[in-house]
Amino acid sequence: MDLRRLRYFVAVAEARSVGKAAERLRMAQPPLSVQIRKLEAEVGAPLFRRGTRGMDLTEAGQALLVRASEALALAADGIEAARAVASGRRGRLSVGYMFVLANAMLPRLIPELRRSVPGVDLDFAELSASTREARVLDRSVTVALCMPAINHPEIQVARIGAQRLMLAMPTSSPLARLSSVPMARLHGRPLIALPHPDHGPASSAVVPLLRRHQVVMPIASRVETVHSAMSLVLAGEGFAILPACAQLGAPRGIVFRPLRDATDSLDIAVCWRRDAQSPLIRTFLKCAERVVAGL
Amino acid sequence: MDLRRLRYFVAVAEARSVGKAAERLRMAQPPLSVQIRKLEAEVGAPLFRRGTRGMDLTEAGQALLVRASEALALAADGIEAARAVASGRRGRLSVGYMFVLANAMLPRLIPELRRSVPGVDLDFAELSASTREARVLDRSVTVALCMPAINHPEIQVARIGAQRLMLAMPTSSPLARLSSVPMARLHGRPLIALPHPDHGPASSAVVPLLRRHQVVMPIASRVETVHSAMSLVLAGEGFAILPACAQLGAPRGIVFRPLRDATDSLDIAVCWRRDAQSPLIRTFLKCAERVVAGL
DNA sequence: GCCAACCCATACGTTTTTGGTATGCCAATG
DNA sequence: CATTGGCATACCAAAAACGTATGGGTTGGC
Repeated sequence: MDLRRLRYFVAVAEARSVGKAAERLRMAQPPLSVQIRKLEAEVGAPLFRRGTRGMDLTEAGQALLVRASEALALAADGIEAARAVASGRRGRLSVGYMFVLANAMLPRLIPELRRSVPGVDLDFAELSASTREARVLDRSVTVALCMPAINHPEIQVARIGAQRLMLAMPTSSPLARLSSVPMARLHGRPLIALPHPDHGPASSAVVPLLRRHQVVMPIASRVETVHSAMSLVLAGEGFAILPACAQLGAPRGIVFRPLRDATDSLDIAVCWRRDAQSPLIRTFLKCAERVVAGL
Repeated sequence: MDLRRLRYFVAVAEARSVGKAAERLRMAQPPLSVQIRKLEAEVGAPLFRRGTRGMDLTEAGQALLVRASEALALAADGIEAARAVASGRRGRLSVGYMFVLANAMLPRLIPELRRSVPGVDLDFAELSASTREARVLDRSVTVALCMPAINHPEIQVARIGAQRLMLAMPTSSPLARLSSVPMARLHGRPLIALPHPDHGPASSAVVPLLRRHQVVMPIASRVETVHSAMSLVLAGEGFAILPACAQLGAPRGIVFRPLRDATDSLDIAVCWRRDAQSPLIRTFLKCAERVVAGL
């Protein structure tokens, strides 16, 4: 059973005439007549009553007509839907994000996305440092907002901004009275350390920073997430060196201060599978860049 | 866009491999590969990700898959529905009946039909003597249960039975005491006359019957329907000569008696358009015959 | 009552499309 | 490094569809 036959059939049924339908289909009348008869042979029953003034559907023809029209529309819709998905006008976008970026970015990113790609189903998921790479690779998220970027040959990275590192401490700390904290004042103070997912147990940016300034901070605790770090800071367990945007998720009782004479920063990056390159991802990237630009 | 392409596409998507799908479709792998690429060209975007271990749908491919499967199913269902209608397993049957037959036949005919053609939408309409022919011709009823048959070149008739003519009179009439009424006793009594739809104003069977027995009955009233006739009989306006089955619709106060030495009867017939010949009508005919046989 | 017009069906040659076979290319695997 | 598994390409043969020419039946006008 061929879709063209059904298309012809619908045309003839609507025109109630082979000749008229042939004209509308821009083809000759005889081949159309032949196709209709082939369809009837396939069904095994007449679909039209041939009158002297054209053709008229039989009951069997009417039964076929409704379904054939629907099938035609569905097939056309399928092609169109595939195009829309390929072009990024429709589809599904699963956005992974790391907690540090959530408070700074999501409130502006989500409306921006809904505006930019209104036909797309959006879905958001927090990523942990340890699983984010796997979530991108197995496509359970389409794109990931990361800090810092994922480093993997199959994953493509676009750096869309950076956040200065700041010192996080309890409001009660004596250092909190300074508007910015000299690196030297950190020497000897306890550090709440975050692992870096790629390069071992300590944050990739913090370790070189301390080394460069010849500051030694004993590691008071190792934690997995930024909010664990902030909890421990609030509890007075030590100091954390965190990207500026973490302030927005910080509980009362914690203050952030810039580090004097240290401009080190962590990259904000969008990461996705290299083979999933698509217009939708490009659009997402644009949105994320706009949001970061407004921070 | 061709339905075969969509079928191929679905097969490849389900098999997640061109080779496997080709096997299932009993064709060689290369032409299938070509068809898939043609479909992708038509859509304007890749539908599969080619990996080293087979093919995998892209998001656009997934969007197409759901609709393509549905379209396929609908097309197949359409063909099947047309066959079902043509074979009489499904469809619509509009049954017209004349009032005289309603009480005798419908209570047994309707369940019989529902059992015989469970997939068919049944619909019943009472026919008047004056419009029944037009209702068959314009297809507003598919078949008509008539008494007597319609006489028209475009209408086919199947006689399925007959009903003896009987005398209908008020219970109070002196003739009601007889178990059967000799024709001669009718002479001079008032007649409630029914028109015959084809042959003028008087019932085609009653006029010859009276003439043959040389009985003259003055016409007290002319009525259009059997129940009008019975109303007038009940009112004492006169006698009616009606088919036996009319008894079942008769109100209290009317009795029917056979006519002694007169076996005249009226035909029960099924009538339908000659060009609407169908298995469904044949099935209907069988049912109607069975019902009449059990009267 | 015959002829013209209309419409669908059939026949046949041409073109387009599709399927098969042979083969190439690439990546993963042992 | 060779082998295997899987998709893509090339080329040829077969099938299907389209167009032109034509037949046949019915309607409607003169």
